Amino acid sequence: MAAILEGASQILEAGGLAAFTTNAVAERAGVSIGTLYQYFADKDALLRAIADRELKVTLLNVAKALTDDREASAEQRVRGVVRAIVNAFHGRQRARKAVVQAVLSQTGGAAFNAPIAAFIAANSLETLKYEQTFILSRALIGSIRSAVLEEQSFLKSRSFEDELVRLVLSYLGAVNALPASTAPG
Amino acid sequence: MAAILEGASQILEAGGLAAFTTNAVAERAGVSIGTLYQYFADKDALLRAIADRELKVTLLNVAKALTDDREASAEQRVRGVVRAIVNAFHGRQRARKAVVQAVLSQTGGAAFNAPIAAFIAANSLETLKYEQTFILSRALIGSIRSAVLEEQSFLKSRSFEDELVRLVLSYLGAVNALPASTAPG
Amino acid sequence: MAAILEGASQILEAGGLAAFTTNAVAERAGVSIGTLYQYFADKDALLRAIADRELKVTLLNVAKALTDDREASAEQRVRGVVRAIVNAFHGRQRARKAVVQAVLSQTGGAAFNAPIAAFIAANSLETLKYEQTFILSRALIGSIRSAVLEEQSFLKSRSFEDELVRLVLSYLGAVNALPASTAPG
Amino acid sequence: MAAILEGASQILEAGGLAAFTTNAVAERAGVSIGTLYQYFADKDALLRAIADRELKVTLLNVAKALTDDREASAEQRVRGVVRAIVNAFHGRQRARKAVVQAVLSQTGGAAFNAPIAAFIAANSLETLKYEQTFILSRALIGSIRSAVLEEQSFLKSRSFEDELVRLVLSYLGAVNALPASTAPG
DNA sequence: GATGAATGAGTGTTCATTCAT
DNA sequence: GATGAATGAACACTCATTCAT
Repeated sequence: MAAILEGASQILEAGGLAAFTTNAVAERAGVSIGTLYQYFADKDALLRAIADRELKVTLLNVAKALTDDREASAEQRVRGVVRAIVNAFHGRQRARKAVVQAVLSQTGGAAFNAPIAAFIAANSLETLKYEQTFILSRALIGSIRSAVLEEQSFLKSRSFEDELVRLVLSYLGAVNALPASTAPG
Repeated sequence: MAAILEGASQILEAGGLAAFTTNAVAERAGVSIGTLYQYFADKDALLRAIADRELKVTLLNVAKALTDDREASAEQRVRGVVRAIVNAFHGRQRARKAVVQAVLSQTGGAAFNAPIAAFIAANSLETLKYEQTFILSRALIGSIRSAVLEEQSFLKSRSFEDELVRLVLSYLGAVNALPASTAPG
Repeated sequence: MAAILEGASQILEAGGLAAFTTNAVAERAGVSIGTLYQYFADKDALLRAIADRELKVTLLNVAKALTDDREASAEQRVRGVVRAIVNAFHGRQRARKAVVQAVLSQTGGAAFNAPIAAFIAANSLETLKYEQTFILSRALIGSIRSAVLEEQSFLKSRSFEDELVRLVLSYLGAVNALPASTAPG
Repeated sequence: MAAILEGASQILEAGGLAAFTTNAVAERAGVSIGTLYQYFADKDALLRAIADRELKVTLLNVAKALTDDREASAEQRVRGVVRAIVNAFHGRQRARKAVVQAVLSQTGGAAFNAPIAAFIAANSLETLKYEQTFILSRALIGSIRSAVLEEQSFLKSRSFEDELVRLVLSYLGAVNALPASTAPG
């Protein structure tokens, strides 16, 4: 099963979604197509498994960023979260791109975004409204995701990280200063 | 040609990307498959045509929001931009979703995001660094796009709009207060 | 009509049988597809017209070779025939190849071979049996045709011509020496 | 795989090249279209496989004719070669015709002629120039091929065979008497 | 549990031909 | 006579999935 997931990731990384056929994955993984279907109900399940695996790792890293250093400043902790998300997928950017596209096609992406949003909400210093958590998480993830999908070279640069941190902190600051619906009035 | 585009949009709205076959579109449009291929080189070209059409309309509306009322406050103008993007695709949300997914698959989304980012950059009050324009546009579009893809009911609500405006304004304010790389530190 | 035939020949020369579509021919000829169909019943008719045109020219040249110089030796006359056939199609070898392939597909080639065989029979010095005329003409034409289809560089060389002449003369000599069925016994 | 080849041959024999569609072949062979594609990369590969199979058999028979009887006369051996080629394709003349046409279209026929030419060259009593081997093989094969394509009734007659033998022997005799380029002078 | 040959519904696309203008 | 937009039958080919061994 691990071999299948690994094969799938390799295929994805090498040839993108177009090359991602169940037969190709099975061959790369060194198992028969029948065996693949013994572990994964269908092609989508395989894709979901890859996504889940990566999501879990990322979530773990996000959690670590939020809890690791109890004395860290808010900015330090936001920076940790940003870094965890940016570095997801261990640098397999093409595989990441493919998985993102596929998951977006299947579920609309909620499966991918919601856990991170929930995480942020649960660990946030302030109490945020639902829309606020939504926007905060999607703005952050969306920016990073765009950089991945568009294959931007600055994805892992310090200045990109800085701006992402600024985005989060400024929004949190604004929400704090003028809570919720009264906000832009 | 208009009939084909309209048929394509209807198919997309009714059955999503899965139902979007060239034969289905032709039938829905009331033309033969041959006629469809006289106007569109291939399936992707058809999809791109839909995307282009909507993008043009949206860009036009964004432009209007930025130039219409010369005496409007910054907040008023940002609100206009937000509204233009939220209301793109005339409410055909499923078609919008499908088109977004398809364009994301083909081009990585740059074709969709870049024009809006360029627009924002060109019409921004302040001078922004490249990464800043990138993040500002992708954070905004990404949040809206997520709401579309996840079929969030609050997409067109006032409070969602308020928060999006807040996101943009607070980031612009922060950039202004502490320009570029010195920023979060 | 001449324009259409010329356009057709150009298409054939440039892209072979694969590029030879009625629409492509019409466009190259500078007429509408409708006009093309006013002159040629269908695609095959167009192809046949090209073949006929070239066949007529070739036959004319063969005739000239046989009648031109009343005092020429048998070898001289055979050489003239060989040359006329080798030089058919005015050097448009790709068009020739395509036409040969197409005619072969349609009629089995009889339309192409029979007239030349008849010519040879009618103008032969000796009286040949049907099979003998058949073999003499097909051996000659077949050898040249193979050189065309296989795009042999020696097609127009002197030594190839020499050997073709030898082939014809030696066969005629053998037939003369030992007529018909008693032959190889 | 044997079933597919057999089905393909039957389709070819029954309806010629026009009826030769991959779906028709699969159906006739009693397998699914998917299975067909598991064994043959594409339509052309299937055609090539048929051609190869027949070519191999024919070559084997030619070889036998040349080596079988060490004491046979030159004429006896030539007759054996002629007979092997005439009888190729086990009497499925329409299939043979279709295959010839198809192979001619694809490769220009070299794939079909060259092996036989090579065989003749390698087993010839005399040493022949390249053009001479070319002409000898193409004249022979071309005559037979024409008889096949034009569906001549005398294809398998004794008198046709006699004349083919005569063609080969007289040419070989002429080459022997006056080698190469000096020949027809 | 593993295999992999077999399946077949489904897709995008081509191009000869027609006919109303 | 000329036009060219429209037609649609036909085709090659893919790939997720099954199931007998």
